[in-house]
Amino acid sequence: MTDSSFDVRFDAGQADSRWQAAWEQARCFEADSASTRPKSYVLEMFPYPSGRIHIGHVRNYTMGDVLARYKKLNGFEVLHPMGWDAFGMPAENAAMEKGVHPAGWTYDNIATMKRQLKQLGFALDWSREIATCDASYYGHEQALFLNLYQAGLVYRRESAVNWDPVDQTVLANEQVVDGRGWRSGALVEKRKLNQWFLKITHFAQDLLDGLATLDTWPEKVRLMQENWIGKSQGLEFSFDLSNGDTLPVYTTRPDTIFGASFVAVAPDHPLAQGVAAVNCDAANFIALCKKGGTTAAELETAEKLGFDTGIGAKHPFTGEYLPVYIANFVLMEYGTGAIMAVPGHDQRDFDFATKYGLPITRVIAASAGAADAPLAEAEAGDGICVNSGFLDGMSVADAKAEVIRRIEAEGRGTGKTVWRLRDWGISRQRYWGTPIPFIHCNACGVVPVPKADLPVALPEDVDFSVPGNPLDRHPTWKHVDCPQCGKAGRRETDTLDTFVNSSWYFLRFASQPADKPFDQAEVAQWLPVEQYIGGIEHAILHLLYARFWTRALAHVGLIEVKEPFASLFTQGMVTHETYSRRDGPREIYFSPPEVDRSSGGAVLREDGQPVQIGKVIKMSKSKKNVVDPEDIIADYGADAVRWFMLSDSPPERDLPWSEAGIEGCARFVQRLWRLFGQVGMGGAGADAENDIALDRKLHQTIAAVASDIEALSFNKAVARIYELTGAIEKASPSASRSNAIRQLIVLVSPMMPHLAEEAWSQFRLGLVAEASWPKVDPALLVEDEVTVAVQVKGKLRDTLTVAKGLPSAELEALALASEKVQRSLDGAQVRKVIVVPDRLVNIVA
RNA sequence: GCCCCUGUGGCGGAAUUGGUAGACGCGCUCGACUCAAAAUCGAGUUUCUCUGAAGUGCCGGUUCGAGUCCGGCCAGGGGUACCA
Repeated sequence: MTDSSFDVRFDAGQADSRWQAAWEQARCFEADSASTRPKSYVLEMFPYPSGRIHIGHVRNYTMGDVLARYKKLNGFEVLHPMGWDAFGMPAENAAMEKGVHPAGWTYDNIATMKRQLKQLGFALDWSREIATCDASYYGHEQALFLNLYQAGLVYRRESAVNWDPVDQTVLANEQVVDGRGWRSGALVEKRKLNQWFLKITHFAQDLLDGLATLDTWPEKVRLMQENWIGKSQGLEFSFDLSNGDTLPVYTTRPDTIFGASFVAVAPDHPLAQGVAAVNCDAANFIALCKKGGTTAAELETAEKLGFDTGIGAKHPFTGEYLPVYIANFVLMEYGTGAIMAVPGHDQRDFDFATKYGLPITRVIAASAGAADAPLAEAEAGDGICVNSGFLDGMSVADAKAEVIRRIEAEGRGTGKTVWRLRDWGISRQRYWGTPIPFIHCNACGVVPVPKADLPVALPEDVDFSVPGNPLDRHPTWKHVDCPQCGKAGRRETDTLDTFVNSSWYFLRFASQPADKPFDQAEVAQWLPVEQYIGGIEHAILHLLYARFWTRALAHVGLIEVKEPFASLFTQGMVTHETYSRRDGPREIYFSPPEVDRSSGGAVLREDGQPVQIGKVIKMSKSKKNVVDPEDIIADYGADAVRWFMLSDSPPERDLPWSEAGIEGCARFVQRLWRLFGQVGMGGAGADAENDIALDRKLHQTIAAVASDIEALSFNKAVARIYELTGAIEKASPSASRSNAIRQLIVLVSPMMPHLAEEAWSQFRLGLVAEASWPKVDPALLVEDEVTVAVQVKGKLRDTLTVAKGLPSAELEALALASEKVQRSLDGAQVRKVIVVPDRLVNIVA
């Protein structure tokens, strides 16, 4: 391009790659830790390398990119890195299905996705790229894990997994479909294995308290985490049993104790095990409870089943004996694994009592008079105590305190805090993950691998032709000598949950020495992440684990920060309908390009036969309802795709993908291009005039776009830019107009960086990526006239254009003088006039 | 089951946080330009029984005034600890 001749059309095909090369050559997105400029760490959740990027990635990274570029324009030293959450199940599935090695499959995917991300022109610091499946990453993770072990935050215990009895393998929850293994079709059962755990519960209170400091996190995420942590104040007390033993139970509703009609223990409770040892019906019942998977949803929605042990539990106040059941809906992990059941005020207990014909008593009512109101379902709400002896008439809160006081006075139990949060089970019986760095020795027990021997690397020669853990089957890998006694031992063959990988990657981005996980001082410079952006689906697990891991590292003295993400933004998901066919027990999914939707229905292109159109849900690899952005970039250019991602839908809300709209964005790119070519029109001569209205519009837009970007309200920023563009186009040539065009180039540069560079290059001022955000003149932000609404009885009848700041009395007089108002009043008596200065007048008649 | 969120024209959405509902964009309709098409430009576009009235998922409430606040529903989505 020459100085004066803009081509008629912007050619994204050649401009995109040219500017991408220019940025790379200038290394302008490589973060300099030594810089004296204020630092800004902008991070988007790193992707799983599933094969190709999808629109959800494009949306996520475009948002972060706009913010990162905007921050740079505002003088910040920006860290905006990218990497790969590269361990996980899909690589092993690919190995089983296609016979490819997980490593090869993963690194191929990374190469493809990196190439695709580069096509979008993201301002990323690729010099800090990480792949978690690389031993140079997971070796450091093993070292961190050993630090936590030494601090007592790691332990082993038994825990249940989904067991496929045919394939003889552990299944992920996702691999259990309708209670059956997805490959074998066998009914899944629970099986206990010895597994590794992290003591996240040690930080339960701190994780809860920390939420209060995260005031720029979405309220909904804080609420979800708070509920997940689930602190509850309640009472732990013991029942005396008819067999002479005592049974500790935990309840959050001691106020309802007079409504208890039975006691229930978990199937794996010692009492249940004891009964089963002498009663084969009980043993059979417990075996029955082993059927089915381990998910909370499955446990909660399963039919409530119980087994009457014949044991009685003596009510501490009434002295009455309540039957003790073994029940499938009681969880050993929560409280004491035993409950007092109050059917009137807990729905699970209600369902159970109804099924087994147990009494259902109301003990909480709206008023004393409603003590005998029938219960159609459990009522969990507030009220006062009824049918409850000495508690009658008390509020729920008072009754809780009173019961706790009496039980404590009698020495039967204590008020106690329990948490819903459970320790983090991190063992996976899989190959493609971080090996847990321990060695089992018959003499020494479980021995940590010495740090000098890290990383414990995965063996490359593994066999995926049969189900199960290839590490465990490997002929030599696990056979090593004990580091303590030197005798033959064997390696731990479990690998770490992939959520561990994503619990500290943001630290490694900030600092990546070869000999240790990170440098403490360098981490302190960049952390916390100023703005973290990712999908709402990570609201609980990933974000809670990362918060925990950061605390744990602070606990062992490796870092100073406690909260890794100062500000969080959860983008909505990109959604699309699904296409599938049923094949026996499993659903076969098809991707949108495989399906022809032109006829209104949906047929598979391959065979012309119909496929089922499913719900509009989040795009996911497993459902194949994904769209490939690369084709769209090829057709319309990166800037049109980026613009489309930012337009219309508010970023926190779901974005239903449709091809309609992208063409409009491509047209807008060309419209801007034509406008940018007019920068020299009318602005140079001595007779050039100012256009105060356009100046105002420009400065209002600069201010609004800045605050919209800072609030991540990109759709609003986009609308502002459309308005300014329209206003400039309509304006006559003037110095103001030329200036506005020039500033507009900078305004759109975070969103459409290639187009902006191409247009900016006519000024020979270097890269627009390294320019400055325009300054706002506050005097130009204020309008001198306002439009005021005039209502009669709350209904709009007229509008008035008046000077800003007009006194209320004058505004009222003007409104009453309005012909439309008088017609609408029709002679009625004016009773009241409400005046909101500069906004509205409401006349009440 | 439980926790959380969302619901506004044909479509995506905006609404100064209780003050003119539908900004801006897409789509569509009509017009200009053109031999023609594309592109571009201009006008229009919530609905109806249309001098008016109704209208922000449904039912009710608070208020001079409710998309916004409160109560109760309905529908869709996310999470539910081994999908990431």
